[in-house]
Amino acid sequence: MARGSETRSKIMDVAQAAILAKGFEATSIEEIVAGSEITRSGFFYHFPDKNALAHALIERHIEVENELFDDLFGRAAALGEGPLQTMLIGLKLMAELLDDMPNGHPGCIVATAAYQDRLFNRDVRDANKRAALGWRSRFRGMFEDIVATHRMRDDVDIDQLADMVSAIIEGGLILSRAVDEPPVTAQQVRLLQSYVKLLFAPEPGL
Amino acid sequence: MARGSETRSKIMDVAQAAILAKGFEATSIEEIVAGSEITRSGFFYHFPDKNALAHALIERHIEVENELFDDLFGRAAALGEGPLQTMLIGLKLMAELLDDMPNGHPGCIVATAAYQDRLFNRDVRDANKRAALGWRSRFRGMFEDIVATHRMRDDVDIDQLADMVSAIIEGGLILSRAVDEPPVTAQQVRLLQSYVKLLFAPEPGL
DNA sequence: AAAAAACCATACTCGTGGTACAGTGAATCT
DNA sequence: AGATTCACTGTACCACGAGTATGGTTTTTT
Repeated sequence: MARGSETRSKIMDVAQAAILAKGFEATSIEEIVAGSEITRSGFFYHFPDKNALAHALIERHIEVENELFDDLFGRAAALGEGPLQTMLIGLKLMAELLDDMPNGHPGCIVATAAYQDRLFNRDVRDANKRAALGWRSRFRGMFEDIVATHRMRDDVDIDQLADMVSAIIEGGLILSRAVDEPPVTAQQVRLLQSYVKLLFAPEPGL
Repeated sequence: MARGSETRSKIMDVAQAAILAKGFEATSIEEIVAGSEITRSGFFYHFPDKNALAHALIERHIEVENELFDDLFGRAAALGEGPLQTMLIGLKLMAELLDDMPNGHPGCIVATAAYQDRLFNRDVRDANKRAALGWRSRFRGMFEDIVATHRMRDDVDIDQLADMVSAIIEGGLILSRAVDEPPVTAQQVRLLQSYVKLLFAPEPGL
């Protein structure tokens, strides 16, 4: 990695950790600078303002999370047969992954941005929107495969079902933070898995 | 209402509207003051600092929401017979209530606080926690009544199921804001209703 | 009438975001 | 080898918002 992008990503690492722990506004540039071993001037060389930093973080977050989901559901597809099995195993793996973070999931930058609308400029909000729509399209694709081969026990919209994955994760993270119980997020994902199972599984007894 | 508490609640009204629209940090005291027809000094007379304002807002929010839920599920209990019917109708009413807010639900202050941990002091975080635990106990009570009379088609934890109501609402609000589609929250609540139905309803065909 | 409550006015400190700009060492290009 | 660009450092400065201090004024209450 070239010298420039090395410090740039170091700034982003430090900033991300701080922001997820304390929130965007509560994290000062001074603090980021101190943890990144650069100067204020150095920070503003890489990012014209704090908004640009937020934008870069969200953009990177989308990529990382996409790779993570690709890997996770790739493994799930290899383990089970058929789209329903893939979905159920994928959600199970996701829950396990959330379990393996004893201090709770680091949290989602997208959610931070969602509740601070006017604090961020259009670029950031657009990136945020793209992230959410990306997840919708990913999970919709998976649910489409499921409905093609399985009968739904209740007539629900596929887009909405796809959104439910994101909603459960985001809501779980918030609740987990609010009550200070890290396992909550994984539990919620398992409940979603239960719903998908009941909605599509052929045998009512299982 | 006495003169003092009148202006106090006016400050809170103005602040709440602004905070839900733009976020806590993005809302300046100057702005609140201007909208409340008082001076800066007047503000600091009622609230020692911004944190105290946040605390008061959350405290009030808990009360209002509790009354709203009381009313909503009270009506639901009157409409249907049995705890399951009450829950299903209650969730339906909740979805309709969210539908009736064309510009999207004002949003939840609790969520704002959850992602800004260090920005708020212990009082605010504790109040936030109490709110979430309050919802859990409310819905757990309802689900306990259901499991007492209905068989569960999947073995899930009642506490977690109770949490799911909050998680779906909070997650729905975030998603709704992220993609800028107000109906999303209500849709998610309807999906939760579908889950509860599948989980407890005796006839698989309905 | 006295006292307390509910304010107003002014002035100041401090932290933070952001700008401006001059300078420097290392790497890269020609 | 010399010029240029990249990736910074250092200093100085401005604006704005939170919060403090303090003294004065009006309104209510007792």
